[in-house]
Amino acid sequence: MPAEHWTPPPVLLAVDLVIFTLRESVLHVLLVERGIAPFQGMPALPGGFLATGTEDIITAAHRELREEANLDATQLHLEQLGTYGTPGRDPRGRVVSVAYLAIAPRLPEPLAGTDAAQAAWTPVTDILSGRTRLAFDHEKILGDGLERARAKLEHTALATAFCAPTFTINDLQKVYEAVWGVELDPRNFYRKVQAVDDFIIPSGAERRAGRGRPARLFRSGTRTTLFPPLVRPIPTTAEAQG
Amino acid sequence: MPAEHWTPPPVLLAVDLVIFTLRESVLHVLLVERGIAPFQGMPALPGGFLATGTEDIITAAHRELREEANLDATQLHLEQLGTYGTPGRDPRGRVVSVAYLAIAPRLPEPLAGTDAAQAAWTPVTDILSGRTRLAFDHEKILGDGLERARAKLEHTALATAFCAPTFTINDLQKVYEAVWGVELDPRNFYRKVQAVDDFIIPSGAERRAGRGRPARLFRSGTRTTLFPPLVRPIPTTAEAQG
DNA sequence: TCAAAAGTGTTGTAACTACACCCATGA
DNA sequence: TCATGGGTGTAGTTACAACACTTTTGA
Repeated sequence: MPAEHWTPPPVLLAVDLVIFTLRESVLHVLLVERGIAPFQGMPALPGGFLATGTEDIITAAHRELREEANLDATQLHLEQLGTYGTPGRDPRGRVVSVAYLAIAPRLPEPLAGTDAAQAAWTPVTDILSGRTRLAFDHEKILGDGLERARAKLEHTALATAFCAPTFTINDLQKVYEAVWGVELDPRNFYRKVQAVDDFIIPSGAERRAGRGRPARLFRSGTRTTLFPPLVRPIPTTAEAQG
Repeated sequence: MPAEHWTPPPVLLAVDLVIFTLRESVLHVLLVERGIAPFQGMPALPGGFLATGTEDIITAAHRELREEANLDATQLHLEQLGTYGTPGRDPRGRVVSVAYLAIAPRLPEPLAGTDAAQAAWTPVTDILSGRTRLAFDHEKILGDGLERARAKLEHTALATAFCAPTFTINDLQKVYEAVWGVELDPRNFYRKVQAVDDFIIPSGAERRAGRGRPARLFRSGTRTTLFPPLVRPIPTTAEAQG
């Protein structure tokens, strides 16, 4: 181990954001097109370096979210996903990146930041299938974020955050199906979610959508952790959704 | 956002280690007594700065584990726990620490490193009860590590790593009870662990321990994720074990 | 023969899957 | 009246807690 007056090597600290939303019942992730080298022109997760030496890491995450997704992030569910610091992951030098996971209902169209030539919602399947490749190790980060989001749906009331203020049980089911990448039995789902105490509460109103019986509308309850949990089906073979 | 030739502020990157082991069926964590300021003389989690600008983070964690616990870490279960970077958490400057969780069977007595005046296994309850206070934000890190370890016992075959190469089902039960801080029904535990396919396999031998019927000895199977999981009892009130 | 620890059987319940079935609506 | 989606009933299954019970040993 180093002695007395040795000083440790400094690193550059960045944050990367995995921001999921649902559009037309399809899971999308926010990507930016890199405006500068390295990986110029390639899609990447939004993110950036700490702005000052005293900025908190999660504050930096919120700031990037605001800058790149045009979203006031203070009210948003944001959680640390992991830290990625393999030497050589960024050709500019030793960059260690703390990844955060953000999940939200239908978000506004993103706003391009200075480092982001262009920002867009991209279906997650595009990346999983290899059709879209990401800069740096961002495919790995996205994969970890997706797995975390899937697990969170099982044990938390997160799914309601994807929905409008009032929603039908079928709306909620579409959230689970989109994130998990599976099909669920609507009759069993109907009862399972209602069996969780204070997960969703009836608003009294109904929604008529063309033909078919009107669906009851619900709003989120106060419960945050689901008991019993909504266990996802065992991922048999390919887990790529759809 | 900063423009053109701005360079991001550097930070110092450290690793901290939450190393659990079991001694006499009591969960212990490895602590070092800080030999230098800040928090000189106070117990802390082992850890330290990156040695070089190109050292991988997990490599640094393994190195510190070897230096401070006198343990060849290459074979050890080690997983990233989280990153702690609140400004001001270290009075020396902007230090961001990546915490790792290590879990192992009965480990050798630790070896004091250069920065560690003294290293010792400490019962986790001593910290949870507030009897022992830790430097920096290490109590928070330890708490997160404990929660992670508890959750891992439910879904992975980690518990067998706490045991000797061959062990009885009661040995295994003591691991769960020590980490979870609860008492379990030995008859139900007996069958639950055996119901998991390839979790533990009989070695054929038995162990006689004073009075009572001899217990069959088992060794670890190849299974890493448990299905069905061994769900821990709902944490009712105080979660401090014992 | 008794205490102690290992191991087995059984009962009741919670949660679940699969699927048959009924209800309410718009075209 | 029929297709469509909302909602209910129910049978069979799995996992489990609780606890009575038998087995095998050392003292």
